[in-house]
Amino acid sequence: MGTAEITNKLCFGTFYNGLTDCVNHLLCKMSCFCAAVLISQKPKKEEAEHPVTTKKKSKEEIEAAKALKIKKKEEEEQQRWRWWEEDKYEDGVKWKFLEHRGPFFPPEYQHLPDNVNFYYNGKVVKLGLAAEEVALFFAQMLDHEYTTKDVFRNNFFKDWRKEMTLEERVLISDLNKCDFRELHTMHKEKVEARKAMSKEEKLVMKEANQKIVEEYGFCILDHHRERIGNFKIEPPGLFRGRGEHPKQGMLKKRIQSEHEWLPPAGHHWKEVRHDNTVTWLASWTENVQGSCKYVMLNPSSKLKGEKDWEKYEVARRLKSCVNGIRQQYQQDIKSKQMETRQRAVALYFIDKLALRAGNEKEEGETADTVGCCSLRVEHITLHDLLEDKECVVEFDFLGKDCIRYYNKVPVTKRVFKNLTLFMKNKEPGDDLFDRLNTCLLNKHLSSLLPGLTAKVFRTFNASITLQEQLQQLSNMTDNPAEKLLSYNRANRAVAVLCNHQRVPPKTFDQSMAILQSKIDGRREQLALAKSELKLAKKEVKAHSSDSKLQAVVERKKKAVQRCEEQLMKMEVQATNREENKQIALGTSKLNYLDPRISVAWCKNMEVPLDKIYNKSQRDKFAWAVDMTGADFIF
DNA sequence: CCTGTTACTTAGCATAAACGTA
DNA sequence: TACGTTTATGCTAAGTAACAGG
Repeated sequence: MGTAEITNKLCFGTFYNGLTDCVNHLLCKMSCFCAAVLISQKPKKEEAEHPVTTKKKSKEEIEAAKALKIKKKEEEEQQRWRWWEEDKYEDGVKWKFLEHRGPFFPPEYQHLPDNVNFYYNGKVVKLGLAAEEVALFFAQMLDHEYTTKDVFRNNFFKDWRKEMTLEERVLISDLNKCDFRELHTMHKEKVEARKAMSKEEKLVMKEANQKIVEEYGFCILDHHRERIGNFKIEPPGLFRGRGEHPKQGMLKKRIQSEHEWLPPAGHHWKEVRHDNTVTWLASWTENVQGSCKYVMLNPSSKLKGEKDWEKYEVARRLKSCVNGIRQQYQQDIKSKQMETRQRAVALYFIDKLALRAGNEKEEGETADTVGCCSLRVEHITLHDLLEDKECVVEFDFLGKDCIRYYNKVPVTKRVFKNLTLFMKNKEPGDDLFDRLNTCLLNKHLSSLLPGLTAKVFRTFNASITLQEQLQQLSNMTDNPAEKLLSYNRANRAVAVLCNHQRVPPKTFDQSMAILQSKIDGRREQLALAKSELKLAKKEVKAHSSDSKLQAVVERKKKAVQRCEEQLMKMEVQATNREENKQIALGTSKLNYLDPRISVAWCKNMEVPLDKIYNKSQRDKFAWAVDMTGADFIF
């Protein structure tokens, strides 16, 4: 113990990676160190163990609870690490001191109960642990459409057979003869049972989870306690990529642990690394795509926040020189160099339409999706004239996550002519920009402005759109509900620009109908209240200046007003929800919109910040909340 | 250059938790 | 208080982009 700069990187790999003496040595240090972390957390655990009183709360108690909440909030605020007020480290250094408990591993698989059976060809087959676990993965998914897809089934079956014993493999040769129904039923029952748990049981579960979070969910980074984002190792399961993924159904293997004797969790690390130029705490290699996965900090952390802040600063730098850049690419479209022309047209799209860069991908390894630089001839159609507009480009392609991008865009004559040229003598499957890739494009961009890459345009255009839309749509004289509607509409304009879509919730129509009927009910109520008010007024006139009747009128007036407000609120809500049907606002809010624009807007419009940002969003954007005044301009 | 690797951000969906209402 | 709906969170896939090394 006491050795200063120890634990930092724990890379754990497959079981077969050998341990060197050196790593072993480091590991010992590690475990001592973890013990220390555990001890330091003990007092908090005791606090959590207070018995829960179920008696009814009196008014005083409710008041006290409220006060406690406020106090807690203040305390939290005081404890917050205001890293944005500190000096930055020298280039590349991400931290000077880091301690953590290592990642949390999922529980080992337990055999099925004896009465739950897998059948092959109508006969009970008792599977070994490995094959049974994978069978259960499939059984759990039986309700999903993709267990009917050939690619999914074939990939699954191939990988499943690899997990079988020789005997099992000889016997089980046809997936269609497999009957997983009992496993599926058991799984469904388990889910139901979990739902039906009593309050007390749920509380016990919750506390157990909190204990894990307390133990594994935090690290100490440069003397501050920071939340870790994904401290849990991904459990094994069947890979389901998005869209028509060629690897769907493949087995995502358990990240291997071994050597039971090794404290604390019985895992050994492939390597323990001390590298303060990176931000991850642990990493492993995933077997389906062969890619690396990382344990990293929560968005509220310094490491993430600082990067985020910097991202928006680069975007603001682009704002100050974007006119020049635009002029230049308009010029470049006329260049004699084909490469330059392609680059200019691609940049025109990226800037105008907020397209993603479009890196090349290995064919057959992932679903077929594209971005700007990887567009193919088949993804666009040129129209000299379409719906009264000249020079229209019709885009139709699958982008990230297989989300369809469909757009009809009028472009300049010059761009249109160039596109015609780029498509000449090409097959539909050929690259539109055959002389261009993201590397080339980004090299050019960084020569225009240090730090400038293709994705900066998306950030810049998203943020500037929000700012302009807020300016246009919102009025100080609006009521709070209208102000929020304006904010959401501005946010929506960005989401549309960035093509952030979602499938409408299954219950959308139903919940819309419910809201509508509530609105209708409230309308009737309002009409009633109004006529009652009229009546009351008449009464007053008849028996002039009776103070009692006067009070009745006042009361009725208030009732009408209240009713109007509520109706208005619901109507706004309905509009907002309808407009949001297929659009996801979260992604742009979290990743593309400079939070300072929203903070400043809230201040100017006198809208409480928590109407715009929930708790975790406020935590993520704490730097912006703290430093932004009403005068901020992106 | 090209190709593979590494590190990091961005993405939508499923599920859990919170909330409002009968 | 229970229930159904709405909102927040967790999960992990899928991108971007820099870099190393041939």
